[in-house]
Amino acid sequence: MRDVARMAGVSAQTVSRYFKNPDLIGLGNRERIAKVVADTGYFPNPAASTLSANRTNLVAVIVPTIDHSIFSDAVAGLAQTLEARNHGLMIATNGFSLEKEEQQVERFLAHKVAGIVLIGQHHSERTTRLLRASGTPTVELLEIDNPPIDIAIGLSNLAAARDLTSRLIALGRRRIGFISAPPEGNDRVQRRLEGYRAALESAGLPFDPGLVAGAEFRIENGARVFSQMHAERPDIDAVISNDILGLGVQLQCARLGLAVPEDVAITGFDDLEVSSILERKLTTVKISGFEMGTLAGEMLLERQSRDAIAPEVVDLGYEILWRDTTP
Amino acid sequence: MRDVARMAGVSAQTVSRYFKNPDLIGLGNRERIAKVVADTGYFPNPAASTLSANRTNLVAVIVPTIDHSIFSDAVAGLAQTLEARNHGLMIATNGFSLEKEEQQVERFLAHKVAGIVLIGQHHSERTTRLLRASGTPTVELLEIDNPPIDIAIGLSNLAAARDLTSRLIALGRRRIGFISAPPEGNDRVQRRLEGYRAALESAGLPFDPGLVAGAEFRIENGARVFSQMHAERPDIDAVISNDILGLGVQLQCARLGLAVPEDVAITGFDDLEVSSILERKLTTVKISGFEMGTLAGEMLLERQSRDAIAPEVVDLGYEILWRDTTP
DNA sequence: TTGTACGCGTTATCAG
DNA sequence: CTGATAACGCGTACAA
Repeated sequence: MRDVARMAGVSAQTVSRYFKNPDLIGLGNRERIAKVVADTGYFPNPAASTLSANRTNLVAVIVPTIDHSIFSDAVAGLAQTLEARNHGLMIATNGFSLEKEEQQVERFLAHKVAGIVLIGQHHSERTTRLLRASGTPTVELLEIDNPPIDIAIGLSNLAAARDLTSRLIALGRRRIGFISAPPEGNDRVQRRLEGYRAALESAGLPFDPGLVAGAEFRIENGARVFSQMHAERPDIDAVISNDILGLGVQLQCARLGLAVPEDVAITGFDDLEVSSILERKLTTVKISGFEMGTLAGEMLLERQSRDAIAPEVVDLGYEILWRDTTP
Repeated sequence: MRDVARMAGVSAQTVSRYFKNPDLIGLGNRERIAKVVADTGYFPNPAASTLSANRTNLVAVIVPTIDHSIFSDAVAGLAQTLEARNHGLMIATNGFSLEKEEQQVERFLAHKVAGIVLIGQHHSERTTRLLRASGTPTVELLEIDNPPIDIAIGLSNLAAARDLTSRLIALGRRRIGFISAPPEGNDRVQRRLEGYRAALESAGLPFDPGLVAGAEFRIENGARVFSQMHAERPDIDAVISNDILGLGVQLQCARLGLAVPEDVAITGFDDLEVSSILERKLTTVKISGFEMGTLAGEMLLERQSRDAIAPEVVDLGYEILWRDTTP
């Protein structure tokens, strides 16, 4: 930078201003600097800038894994927004471990990131404390039922699942299964399970643990788990699931000769494109990871620093798409 | 760091060594420093470290988009490997634009990243030059036919497509369509198209542009594009595609009353789980983004600096899974 | 095994 | 609108 300054006949400080706030310097100097920069290919050193200014234009996102499309959609929305605003994105995966999440948050805070995006609202106590103390703008994505660390964007998974379950009950279903991702380290699933139980209770129906199962996000797992569940609870007449596992349930029903939705109703979650590939399209709860990610980016950058700013919650809601796997 | 040093009764340099190379300092000091670090929650400032040492433990990856599972798989493999080795990951998306890629490479080089992963081997001349000049370890993923900038990991898309096309010809198909992602900014598709043409030529079959089409990665696009193609070329008897578009083709065949594979054979690419969801499972070319990403991370970190190290090419190959949509 | 001196490339601050 | 000066927090090189 010093060299560029010398060549342009100005001080280093003016070159610095040229990059940070070009409008603040005289037109003549601006053009002179622009020429030298173009000639030399000079680019400011971000590390020096960070060290001196104590901030970066990097945002961090921590997801359980990026091979679930709901997460990669969110990251895609985030990346797009940040790039448009000249910010970079760092990413880390924690495999649903709160402990790893804590370490990653610590690392990112050390990097002086401009913002952090987490999935869900279940974090270690220390994670929450570090984030609060740092004042770093923070978004919790995909669940909003708890008081946020800073900003929460998403939906009430509890409300969505309760709503869905109640409607299945209203449609006459009495033995409703719940097949989802494993609830460990996944508060979205835990909230949905609570909503499911709440709806059963409201209707005076018993909660049967034999009708609840968790499995990794693969179509075949949905088939396998349902197969087992159906063997032990042949009277099962509905399954609440997600789009991937739900597809497996649907395939398994076909293999078992069960009519969908007459014998077994099935509902998914996410509204992935594959949920409408089979002849009978899956009824599902539609949410948009991309939209959440986009909004997260916007709110993060808008919130320069959190001093004395009140927490915010954005409920993006959900929509139940009634299609062919429910009566 | 100075404070920690004072509290532990050592010099700052010893604290620095404690973090970089703990084995180099005495056991007594090590324990004393560990205690102070635990008490204070001290964490070294990465910006200062980068500024001083002129390197980081950050790797950058630039993908066209992360909502294709082949890319998110690769990123997942990369992230996992890097995390295990205590490195961070920065990510950027370029939407198949070489110009954006160039800017992103420039930004990442300024950040002194320890390595860069790009998709494909088609880059702007300046991108290549910057990368070569910087000496930053670089991986080009998913295509290996060209001389690499540094390291190339993946497969020969040309060979895979030529192989596949030849076999369809051997199976008696003569009017073979090619439906893929748009070739603009996508050298993998361009190479596959070349392989397809080469196979036709070898067999003495004419190349018909009316049998070639590109569309975005959505199931319904596959259906739409095939529908059009079939209307204009009713004698089409096979389609080479990818798993997502291929599923659409398959669905559209059902709607049009065409028998698969008797009337129309279909092949995909990628081996996604959804490709085997329909009654007739898609014949497909299996490749593993996750494996490529993992290997990229390993090779990148192994290659400390590129001074005078020869370029490397790793051919991970491909496997054709002959299933139900080919005779 | 440990310590000292110096510089890495910027920005904040204040003066002009 | 512009410039001088002093940090920012660490690692390198060398010495002990």
